[in-house]
Amino acid sequence: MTLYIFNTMTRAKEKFIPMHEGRIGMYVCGITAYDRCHIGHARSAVVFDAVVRHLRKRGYDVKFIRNFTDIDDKIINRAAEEGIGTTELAEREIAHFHQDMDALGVLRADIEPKATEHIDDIISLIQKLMDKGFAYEAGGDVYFAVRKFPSYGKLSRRNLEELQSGARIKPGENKKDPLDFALWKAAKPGEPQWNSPWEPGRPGWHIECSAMSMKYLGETLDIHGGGLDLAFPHHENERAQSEAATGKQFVRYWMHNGFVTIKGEKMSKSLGNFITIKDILSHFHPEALRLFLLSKHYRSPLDYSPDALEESTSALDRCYKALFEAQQAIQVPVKKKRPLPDEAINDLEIISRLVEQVNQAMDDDFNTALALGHIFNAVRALNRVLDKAASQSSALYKPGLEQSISVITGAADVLGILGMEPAEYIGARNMQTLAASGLSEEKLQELIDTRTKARQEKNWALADNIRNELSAKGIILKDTPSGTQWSADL
RNA sequence: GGCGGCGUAGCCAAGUGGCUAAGGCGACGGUCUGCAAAACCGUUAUUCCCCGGUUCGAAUCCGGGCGCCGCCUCCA
Repeated sequence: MTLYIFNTMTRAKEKFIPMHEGRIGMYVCGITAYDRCHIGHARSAVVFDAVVRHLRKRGYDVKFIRNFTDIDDKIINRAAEEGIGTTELAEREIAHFHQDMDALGVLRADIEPKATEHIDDIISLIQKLMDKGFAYEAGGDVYFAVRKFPSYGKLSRRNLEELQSGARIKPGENKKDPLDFALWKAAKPGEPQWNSPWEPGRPGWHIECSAMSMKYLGETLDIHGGGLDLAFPHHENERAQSEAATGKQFVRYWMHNGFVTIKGEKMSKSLGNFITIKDILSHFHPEALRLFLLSKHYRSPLDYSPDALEESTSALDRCYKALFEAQQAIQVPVKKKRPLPDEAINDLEIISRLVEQVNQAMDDDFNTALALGHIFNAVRALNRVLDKAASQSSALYKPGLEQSISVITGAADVLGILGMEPAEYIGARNMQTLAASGLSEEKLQELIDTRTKARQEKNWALADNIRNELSAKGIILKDTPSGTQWSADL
């Protein structure tokens, strides 16, 4: 087993070798807690959730850290707009984040540090940079001297001259070189502040990630992840600070996920084209959103549209229906021990290979799209077995079906899908549809009974009429040997 | 302007030198059914934006076009 990870630093897929055998320290940049999360945040969270799940399945002991930035300009401004405290705002949005992520099945990080709870660690890291001559105080602020760190720009492939031409010193900044960035910002009147060896103030954005990641994971992290937009300047700056302070390699593997776009354009507040996780989950199942987010390779851009979510929903429905049918088939009492046909044996074998296929796909730089393809293939094979079992029932199907259900759900777990009881999933979708149709369960059953009677009398016109009316409300009738069943239009 | 990415079927998408170019959604035909639905089977890219080149062999490598997108400022 060899795991390959595309490393942004080298722009190549590299064999993954952690610093300490069997153990992985992983840090992913979390959110700045000032507003609801949108689907772009969901992508980053779900992608790295799948990464963690896979690494753990591969037997690694993963220590996973995801931080919260709970003090910065955006938080200060928003809190002022709302007339509340920065802590109150940050706590509220952190709670929203947890709501959204729990709904999405994103596992909690092992540690979720907040910047404001690590001021001491941040200050001592800044002090270290001062002592080593990489940082200087100016007008109460403390800045990192970019030109003192020779390999600055290596991660994002930028050279200082290019950066120099675009950079400028904004009014109110006291830095000596436009390239320098703030490690500590002196507080303006009325702003939240902490005491420091310099002026009372607050940490810059970049230093908090350096301080918190190294506090919990040591001076060298195995994996550091985040959205592609964080590569510059955030991660470039983190790297400069951390390596300047320790003299050691900060990160072994840098991972960056691509953006979510809408109609081909990056989602952003200024374009007003963002959509929140909460909004999406009010229309679509959380696992459908996960399936969508993992249907394309994590480094590519992913275009959001409601239609795309509908497609993911259809695919997810098909998987759950197959699992549900398999469970039902196991329940049906069969005494005959007729030998299984070769086709069924073949299909059961195809399914049994799924775990290894998914593992291999994930080993290759977390190819979730390929892993999904394998899962869909297994589901189709399961349906084939079910077809055979229906026409040539045999008690010998049971172990194979039980095994198949557990293989498929086990394999899908790395993607965080198919984790519900199939009956529960389908039941929830049915209830949702029933509620939307405006019919009560009793009324629906009445209509079905009327139709059954009409069918017995071969009154096809009436029967079809009832079916069509229900169909218009999203309720689909299915006539089976054991009676008529209804379900949502899955 | 600098740096980087992408262009594979109706739509989404995997595949980065060599078996019949995965898979999903959709569409069409078949099996099943009173007719349907679901499920299954089959069909849906002799070809991977275009033009050259390298190679015994290219969607995959190289050069040149065309088109789209991102970063260079806060941003997952």
